[in-house]
Amino acid sequence: MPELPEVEVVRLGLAEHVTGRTVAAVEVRHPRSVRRHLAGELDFAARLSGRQVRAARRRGKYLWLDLDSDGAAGEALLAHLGMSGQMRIQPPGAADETHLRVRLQFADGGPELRFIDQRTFGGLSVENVVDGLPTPVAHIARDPMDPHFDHDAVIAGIRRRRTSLKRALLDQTLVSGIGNIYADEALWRARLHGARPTATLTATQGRTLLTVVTEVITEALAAGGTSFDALYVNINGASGYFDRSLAAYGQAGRPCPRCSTAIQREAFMNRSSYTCPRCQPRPRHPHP
DNA sequence: CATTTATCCTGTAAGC
DNA sequence: TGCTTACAGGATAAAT
Repeated sequence: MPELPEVEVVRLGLAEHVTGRTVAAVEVRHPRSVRRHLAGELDFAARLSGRQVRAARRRGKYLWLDLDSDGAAGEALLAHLGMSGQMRIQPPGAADETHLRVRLQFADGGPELRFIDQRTFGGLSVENVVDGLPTPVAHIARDPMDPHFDHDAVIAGIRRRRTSLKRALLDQTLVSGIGNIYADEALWRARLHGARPTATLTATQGRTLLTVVTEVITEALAAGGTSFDALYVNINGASGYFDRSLAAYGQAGRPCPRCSTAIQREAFMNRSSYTCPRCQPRPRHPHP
């Protein structure tokens, strides 16, 4: 569910509220939420206890808290929010949320960190950090907010693929941070159809596409992210308001903000794609 | 090798 | 009202 802007909103909140604090106690309330910590939940808790949080970092949709030692080597608490994961900062003693999965208490006795996740597709684990990245993040491409993001290399990578444009945008090993919402919004802004074969993308169209990807992500971040319901909230439980700025995603039947043609919904990989049939005509030879 | 699909979960909304 | 079905912001193992 959360894409780059939503995860970045969470990261900013964690940077403010947990940096410099020392973990005192860890409570795992659902084993599935730490299933990626292969050594098990007891080891997960033991590894966190007594550790100080040094920084909150992110690549794409992955989020992690550096523990103790600065620099490239060390360990981090890695989080992926999956479809419904939340991080919340709550006063100790506040009522447990229905889907509270993991609780971290701190040595200062201050507000605790809670991982809440209805569908449990997300999870936490303690990972080794190599060259500045937790091991499971090594294969994730840089995201458009990364200062070293290389537009031309990504365009070349997209054109090298033998697939459709939207599938390429969603491939986190090509460019990270983009999910179903921002893929549709970017394709709409670029007036491109997601079924377009990647190989036919011109260099100019590629540059336009990455430019609008960056724009939509930046605007969504400024709005605090996109929330349709209480499933995405920041660490204080507040919703973002970028949903009011969506031109295509979830707008089936509503007029395209550019040409007033009704936005169309179509099936895509067990979910949906939203396009303007006039601004984004289907390619003559769509990728299957 | 690259690419596509099926699946992990729970809750909500729509349709009958 | 109740029951059934479709769908939801993601990633990945397994299949093609």
